[in-house]
Amino acid sequence: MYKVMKYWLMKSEPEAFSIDDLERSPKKTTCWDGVRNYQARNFMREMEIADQVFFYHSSTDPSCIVGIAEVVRKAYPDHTALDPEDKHYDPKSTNANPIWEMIDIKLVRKFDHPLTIEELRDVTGLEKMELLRKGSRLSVQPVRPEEWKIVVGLADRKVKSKKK
DNA sequence: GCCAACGTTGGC
DNA sequence: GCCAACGTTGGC
Repeated sequence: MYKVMKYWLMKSEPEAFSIDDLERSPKKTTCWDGVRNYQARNFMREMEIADQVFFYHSSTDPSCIVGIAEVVRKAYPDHTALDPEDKHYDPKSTNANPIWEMIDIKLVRKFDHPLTIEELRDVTGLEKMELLRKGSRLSVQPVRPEEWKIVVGLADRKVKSKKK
């Protein structure tokens, strides 16, 4: 059965886990643990193998989309929610009902020139992008195909940040 | 460091 | 079920 390729964006604070950390990981692959937001989890449940993901560095200066990864494993229980020693432990989560899930992603490529949130705000066609919505805090979010195309185009043309 | 914009919790 | 209080995210 034909499946439509889906596009996503996932945020990470580079101090916690950066795209360079992903590049250094075995097989350039990591599990995306620690998501504790239902909306974000539900988006991860929708992910299929080979879906494409923007890797975004948040809470840094400047915050930017730094590259592309792809989904290599569908949603499965996040074991860190079950471990009382873990920072992301959630007592509501049990083996019978894990509640929280994660996916695996693999690095596709790093952008030569990361796209800052500042320059993305000025781009025609990205006005409705979830990342740019005021007050948006979703750490896992869908990206429209047309938005994906625009952003990748910008990265490929190596457009640098304009001075205001 | 500030604070807007959330999501969650818990008393009622 | 309402909503105030609280905690968190993340741009600035």
